[in-house]
Amino acid sequence: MSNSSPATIEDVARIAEVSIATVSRAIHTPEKVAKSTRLKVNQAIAVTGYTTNAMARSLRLGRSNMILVVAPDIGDPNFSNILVGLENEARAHGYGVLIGHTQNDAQRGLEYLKFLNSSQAAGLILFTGILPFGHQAMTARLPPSVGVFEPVFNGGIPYVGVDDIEGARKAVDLLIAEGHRKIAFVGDSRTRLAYNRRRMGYHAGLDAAGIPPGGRIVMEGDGTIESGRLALEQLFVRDDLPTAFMCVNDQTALGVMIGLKARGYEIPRDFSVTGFDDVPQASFMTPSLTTVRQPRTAIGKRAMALLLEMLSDATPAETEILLRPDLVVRNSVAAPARQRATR
Amino acid sequence: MSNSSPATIEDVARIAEVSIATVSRAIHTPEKVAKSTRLKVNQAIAVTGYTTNAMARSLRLGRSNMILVVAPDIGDPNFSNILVGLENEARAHGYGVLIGHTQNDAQRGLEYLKFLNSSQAAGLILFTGILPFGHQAMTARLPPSVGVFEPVFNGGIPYVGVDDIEGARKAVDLLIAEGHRKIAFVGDSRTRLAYNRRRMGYHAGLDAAGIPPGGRIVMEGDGTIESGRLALEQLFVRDDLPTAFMCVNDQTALGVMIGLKARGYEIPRDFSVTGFDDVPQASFMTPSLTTVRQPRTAIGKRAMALLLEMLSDATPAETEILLRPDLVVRNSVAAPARQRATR
DNA sequence: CCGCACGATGTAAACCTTTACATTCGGCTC
DNA sequence: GAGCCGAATGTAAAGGTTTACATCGTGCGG
Repeated sequence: MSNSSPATIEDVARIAEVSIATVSRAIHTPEKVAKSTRLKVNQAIAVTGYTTNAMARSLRLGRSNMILVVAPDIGDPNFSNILVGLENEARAHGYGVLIGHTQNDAQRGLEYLKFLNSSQAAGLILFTGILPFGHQAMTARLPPSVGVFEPVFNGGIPYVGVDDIEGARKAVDLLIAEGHRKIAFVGDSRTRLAYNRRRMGYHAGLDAAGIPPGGRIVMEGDGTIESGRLALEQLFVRDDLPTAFMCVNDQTALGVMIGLKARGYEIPRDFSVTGFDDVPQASFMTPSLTTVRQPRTAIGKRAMALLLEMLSDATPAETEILLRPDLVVRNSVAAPARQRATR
Repeated sequence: MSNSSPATIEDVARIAEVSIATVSRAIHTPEKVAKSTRLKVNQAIAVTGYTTNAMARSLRLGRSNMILVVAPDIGDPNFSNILVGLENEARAHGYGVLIGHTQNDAQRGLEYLKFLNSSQAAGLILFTGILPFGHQAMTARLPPSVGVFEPVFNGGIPYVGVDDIEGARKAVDLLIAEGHRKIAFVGDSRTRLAYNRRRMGYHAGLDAAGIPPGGRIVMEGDGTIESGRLALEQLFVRDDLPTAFMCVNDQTALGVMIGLKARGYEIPRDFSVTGFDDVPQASFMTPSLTTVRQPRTAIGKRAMALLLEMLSDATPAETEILLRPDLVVRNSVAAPARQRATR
């Protein structure tokens, strides 16, 4: 019954006593084959346990029904929920999802490009702001692609993200409403566009509140826990400290909170902190983190929907889709203390 | 130069003025082609930007050079480091890695099985204790496979994990050495073998210290934060509380700590807590968590090495590989308080 | 100088599909 | 009853490789 090698369409044809063409038609365009024949074929399929060889099919068709998702860091807490959105949407349209992990390694990116070149995937979802593949020439024949979070540098690739400016604005507005006037922004970055946008939201909020540019504190950072802690250390050599830290993401906020606690301060009594992303851990930090939620599942769903649309039309309807982020108020923000405890 | 469709071996052959067979040989068995010819071919390859169509190749060969990694939950903090180990080892041997995400959904597992059946992957790494695919018949023609963390139920599949018993033993021994006598184990589970083993280590440690079975407290749990919190709540209706919580994993420990803090207790002054896994967040919890480290990268490396060995020999040398876990001492354990603060 | 062996290369089949085109056959129109 | 049409099915090519086998030519031994 179950041979060592899987059943082919020919095995099915032999058992059903029809030609292989008929079997293929019975599977893909059942309305073109007589009902009685269809029945015979289906029985033969059941008997043999036949599943079509996707590789041969894709080779013939020149396209597959797999979507490749390339991410630099699978461990990113932002990743998994997006992935769920991507997968569900893909499945609903008969596509499967495979994940490629580049670890920010160009060589590895190139491997996935080969994979794509072999038309083993019909489309590409990119989690990285830059094309992971160096070769410009090869880039030319990329399949339909969609970026997530950030626009893909240098390719005419549409993307789905969140309105970072609006999200940051919501965070800073909350801090201002609580009475903060001296607010530091932690995590400025030249390379990551999303971070840049969040900084823009920060400035916009302060402008709207009439807080002069002079007193603003912007610290660099790459979004890691360590960068948050480091930024904090540098701030503490200043003479005038902020009363609140608006962090570019939750990891940075965690770093800041760890540093603050290490110095013996209590949050939010002594300092307020906000994050961005609402990663799963945010609600389990102490204190739980007030942050801006990315609608991750929705982003994934939208990105995949866009890609599938491109796969059928080849005309990307939109080139940029920004979803609305929401503020999640927890316990890391309070009104500023009257007087600051000195170090 | 860069046509819309990728260059084929025929294009290369035409430019190099040789046959396609020679091109193929120049690539895969260079020693069989004259040096001068090899040169011409290489130049032609460079000109055309040719990369072999992996799909056609695999179709012909009946095997691919991709390894499929199937995990129920990509978001599991244990996953990403393992993956790095897997990937690095695979790359070193010319294999690529693709990740399949089942979300514990049998249907999805079946899709990946089809993928395997089309010999789109040469081997399989399974992160789940049960075969994700229902059909027994299909299971018969699984490619060489290796499990990670837990033995795969019901298949003769070798696996690589950690010595859970020894790891748990190290944790409980530490607690005993600190003077604890009343130690609760949180996270017993019938379905997860690894958890069972950790409970066995717990008992072994108490036995060795001569602590009678009567006083042991074993709470059920599925390893989630919520299950830890829940177990704690149930414990607090008892009259004699433990002085330490030995948790089946770090998530559970986090849940316990959150619950303890919510009740106004301080860790480790009032209660000690240990975890298992040493997930990245463990060092950032407050207090930082004393836990048992899984050598994740090593596990991944070992699992892939075993799989590659099977791919060449087809005889799995070992059927079970257990690595040694280490205790990581941080700040969540201290000697038990003389007298417990009442609620 | 003939024959042989061997190294280098070419030819063609095979892997498993899909699908354009060809064929067959029954039923309908006139 | 002849011709035609359309439905159902079959035949065969194509997609890009790899490789067994065939071919070619060169160098060497006798």
